Amino acid sequence: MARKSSETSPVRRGRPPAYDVQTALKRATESFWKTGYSGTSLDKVAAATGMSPPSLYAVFGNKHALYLEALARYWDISLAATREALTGDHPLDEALMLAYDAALSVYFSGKGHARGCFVVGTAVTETAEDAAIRKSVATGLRAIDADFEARFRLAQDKGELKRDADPATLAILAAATMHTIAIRARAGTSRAELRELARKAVDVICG
Amino acid sequence: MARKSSETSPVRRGRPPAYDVQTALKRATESFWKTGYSGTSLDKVAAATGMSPPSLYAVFGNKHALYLEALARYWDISLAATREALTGDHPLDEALMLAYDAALSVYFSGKGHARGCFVVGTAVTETAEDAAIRKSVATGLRAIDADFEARFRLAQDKGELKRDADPATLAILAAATMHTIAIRARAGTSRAELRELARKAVDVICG
DNA sequence: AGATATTTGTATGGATCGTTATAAAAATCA
DNA sequence: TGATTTTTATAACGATCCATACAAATATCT
Repeated sequence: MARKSSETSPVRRGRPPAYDVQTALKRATESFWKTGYSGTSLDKVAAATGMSPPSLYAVFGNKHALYLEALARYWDISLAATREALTGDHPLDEALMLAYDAALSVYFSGKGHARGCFVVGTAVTETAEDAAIRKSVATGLRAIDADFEARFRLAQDKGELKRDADPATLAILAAATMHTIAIRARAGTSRAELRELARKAVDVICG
Repeated sequence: MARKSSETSPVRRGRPPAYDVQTALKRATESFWKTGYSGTSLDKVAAATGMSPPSLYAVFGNKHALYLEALARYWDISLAATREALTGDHPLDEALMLAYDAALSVYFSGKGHARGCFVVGTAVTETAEDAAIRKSVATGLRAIDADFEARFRLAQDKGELKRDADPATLAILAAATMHTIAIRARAGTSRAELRELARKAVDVICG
C-alpha cells in the first residue's frame, strides 16, 4: 500500500514541503538500520532526514508508525528483488545464487560496518512485544518461503529437481540460508565468505 | 570466565548482600530478552531483579557490562546444551533433533509470548554499532558451527553419512536451521510447527 | 493586495534515560 | 560498646526521550 502523494489535487494550497517523502523514508530506514528501533531517537531520524520533528510527525504520525512504514518499504523492495531473481529464466542453482547475491548487495550496501538485513537486524528484536511489527515480520517471512517454494516446484516440474524432493522443505532450507547470512553479515562475517557459504548451501539444497 | 563469588574470604565484613548475583543476572537476562538492550531501561532491570540501581552498578559496573555478562551467560548455557545433545551417544538425526529440541525449549521458556533466541532476538541488533557485543556474537556463532561440524565429521567416520558429504557445509545448514527457528519463534510461529520444520530439515541434511 | 492554507523552524513540556551522591542500615572487628 | 566496613534505599543529577505549541514563512485563492 503506497503512500498518497501525487494523486491529490494537482495544485496544492499552502507552503510547499521542502523534502521528498520517499527519500526521507529511505534516510529514516538507514537510521533505524544502524541502531535499531529502540536505539534510534527521533532526533537522530530528524537529523538524518533533514526534517524537523514536527514535519516528521505531520507526515508519518509518530515514531512507531514511521518505523512500520520503513519496514513495509523494506519488505516491498527486498521481496521484489528476491522474486525477480527467482522468476527469471535461469537454472535453479543460478536463480538461488542471484537471490543471495541480491540480498548480499543489500546487506553490505552501507557506508560503514555491514548492516545485514533490516528485518533480522532491527525488526525481530521488537517482535516479542510489538504485535504490529510481529505481524509484518511474520507475513514477510511467509512470502519469502512461498517464493522459494514456487521456484522449487517449478524446478521439479521442469525436471531440474529429483521427483522425491519436497519443495516446501527445500524452501525452508533456502530461507534458512538467507537468514543465517543476514545474521552473520551483521555480526561481521565478510561478504566473500558469505557468498561462498551460499554457494555451498545451494549445492547441497539442489542435490 | 565466572564471576568471583564464594572464593573470597569466608567471613565478610560489612552488611551482607540481600540478593544472589546469579539469580539477579538471570532476571536481568529475562528483562533484556523481552525488549532488547536499547529497549530495556535500567529501572526495568532493577524492578525485575529486586535490586536498586546503585546495587546493580556496584555489582556489574554499568548497563553495557551487565548486558555483556548476561550475553556471556546465555552463550555458556546454550552452547553447553547444544554440545551435550550432539556429543551424546545417539544416531546423527536423533542428535540433531535433540539439539533443536533443546533450543526450542529455551525459545519457548518464557511466560508470555515466545521469546526466541536471546542472541538472535537482542544481541544481533546491537552488533552493527557495538564492537564488544559483535565479538561475543561472532565467537558464539563460530562455536556452534564447530560443534555441528564435529558431529558431522564423526558421523562420516562412523559411516552414518555419505563419503562425499562436506561436514563444514552441512554444519552451516544445521546452524542455519537453528537460526531460522530462532527468528520464526520470536515472530510467532508455533513450537509444533517449528519442530516439524526441524524434522524435515534434518531429513534433508542427513541425506 | 488581502485572506486562506500548509509547512517550516524554534523552543519547550513532561517523562524517562543512565548514573551517582548521600546517608541510614546491618554486619564484623577491636 | 564503639569503630570499621559494606550494602542498602532514597533522591536527584544532567541529558535525552517522544511529542507538540507557537508563530514566522511561503504558497494559492479571491
